[in-house]
Amino acid sequence: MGEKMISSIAELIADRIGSMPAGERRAAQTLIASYPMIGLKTVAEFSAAAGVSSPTILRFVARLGFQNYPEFQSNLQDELAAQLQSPAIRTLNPPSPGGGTASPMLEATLDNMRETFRHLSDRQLADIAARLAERRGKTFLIGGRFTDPLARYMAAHLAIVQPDVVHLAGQESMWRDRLIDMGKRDVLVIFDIRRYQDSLVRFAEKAHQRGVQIVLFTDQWLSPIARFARHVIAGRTAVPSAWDSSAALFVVAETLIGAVTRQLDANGARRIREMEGLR
Amino acid sequence: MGEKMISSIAELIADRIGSMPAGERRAAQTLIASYPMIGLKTVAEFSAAAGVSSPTILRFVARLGFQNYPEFQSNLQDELAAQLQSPAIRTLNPPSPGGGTASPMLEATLDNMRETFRHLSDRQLADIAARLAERRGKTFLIGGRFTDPLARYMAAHLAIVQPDVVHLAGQESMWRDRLIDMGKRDVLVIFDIRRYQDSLVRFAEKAHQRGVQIVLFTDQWLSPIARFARHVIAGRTAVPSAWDSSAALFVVAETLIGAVTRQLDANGARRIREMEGLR
DNA sequence: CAAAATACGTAACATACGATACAGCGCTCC
DNA sequence: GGAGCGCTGTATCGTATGTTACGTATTTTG
Repeated sequence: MGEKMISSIAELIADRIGSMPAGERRAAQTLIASYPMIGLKTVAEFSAAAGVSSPTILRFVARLGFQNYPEFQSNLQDELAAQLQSPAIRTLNPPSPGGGTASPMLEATLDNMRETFRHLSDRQLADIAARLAERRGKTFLIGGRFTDPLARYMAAHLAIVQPDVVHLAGQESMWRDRLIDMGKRDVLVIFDIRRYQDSLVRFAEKAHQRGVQIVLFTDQWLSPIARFARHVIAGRTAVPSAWDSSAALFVVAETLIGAVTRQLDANGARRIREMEGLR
Repeated sequence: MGEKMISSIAELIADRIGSMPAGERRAAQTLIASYPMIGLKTVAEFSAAAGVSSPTILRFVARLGFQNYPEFQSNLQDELAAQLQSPAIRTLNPPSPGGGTASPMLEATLDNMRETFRHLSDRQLADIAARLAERRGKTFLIGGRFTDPLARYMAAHLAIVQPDVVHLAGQESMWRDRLIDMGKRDVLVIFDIRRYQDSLVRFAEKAHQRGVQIVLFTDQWLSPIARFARHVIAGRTAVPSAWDSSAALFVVAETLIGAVTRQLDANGARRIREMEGLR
């Protein structure tokens, strides 16, 4: 068939957004971002939200094929009404004619997360959070080639709610020397998924020998570092892509960040406020 | 407490419909019958549907406690928005077959991802992937305080499948000077969620002026950088935590990485194998 | 049953909303 | 580097929309 099935205005926009001038594209993006609410408001409000002028909004709806703004709004309303009638089938992004959500990548990722958390007890999470929250020693974080950003992400947050959080960055020679600062009161958070990096394994081993408590984020096949780790978080990484996915580990990291923050709330809240003041 | 809990206009109507005159009651019943759609239309249409006159409709909304008709409509819209935003009551997400996960954090994150992708068309993703894959110029990536790790993560992967991928790290003064290398053949991927960082906005503006194509990862309230962006990805960030979640954006990033890799497969595969050999 | 009070619709009004004409600007293509 | 085109915002206009005043109908009450 020559034409595509366009059943919603959102699809219509997605179809034509490529061939729109900058201003109208901003209008389109603004509408999609909070679809479809902004489209139900007046042209003035719409234009203000998108940061463009009123005529641009009107040209935008005209390009979509509507004679005037009210007609555009009517269609949006009809669409909404249809959705409300059948709460079951939310068809903004249609279930992809053929079954399954349009993005198998998304589905796989969601599954990974559910699986990851299924094998992860609340108890375990709480224990790790408690360990990270008790301020006896320092917290070091490090990751592998692709997972180091996760270590950074976690460090960026933890460093705000407590002192002595350090992300080990840069060359191997750089952080290897930091071992000398690490002792049995300290915690080392390591991210390592396959291909497990030798340098990280060696580093973990050394740290372990010094009595450092290791929290390991790895994949379901477990990095060799698991041998030395006090806590192991095994996330699912398989997705229909050339790469492995770190998304499940990312979510676990965020969950931990949240839990630690909550535990430190009494002291941490003041600390956060203090920091705000320093800007 | 003396007052009842009134959380929706529908309840408000049910509460007062007993003390309404005949005409206004017809208005109320008409609204309830197709709640809330007819209330979003004009007074004239509403009155026609209810078989009463316009002033009766206005007296009806006045009795509900609204100053004027637009105010009444705004409240209806807010109510709708709240309903649409929270797929919370989405009974279709099985409570994890085999034991309900008690983690509200996980549930919220999963919802965020579904919502994010609902507002993200395959087309848009494909467009962005194509832009990133076509090797006309360089690809720059940068992020804000908490999102910079996402930029790193993406850069780490893209740099493997294609040349000229650079992550802008370090001090503002460092990457500000890199502007001089950037031109209209280049792409700049920016991560910026609220509190949006002034430095990033300024940087984006300058880059935009130089004709750089900007791909923006932001939250649903859209960073001001959206003004300059060619492509905007609006991810949901709300979770029951002291922090916002970047997990949805992370998944989008991974999806894009996968898409770009697939597109470059012909050439990219050889490049990857070559790299393997270099170890 | 009469008289008053309330409810309702018709019609005129004012506002704010969408639409349009036009000029300035940047971009592309010679 | 210059000419042409397309995009965007400002200012203006017409009109649809919400609002109000007033007269008529309907119900309520003494």
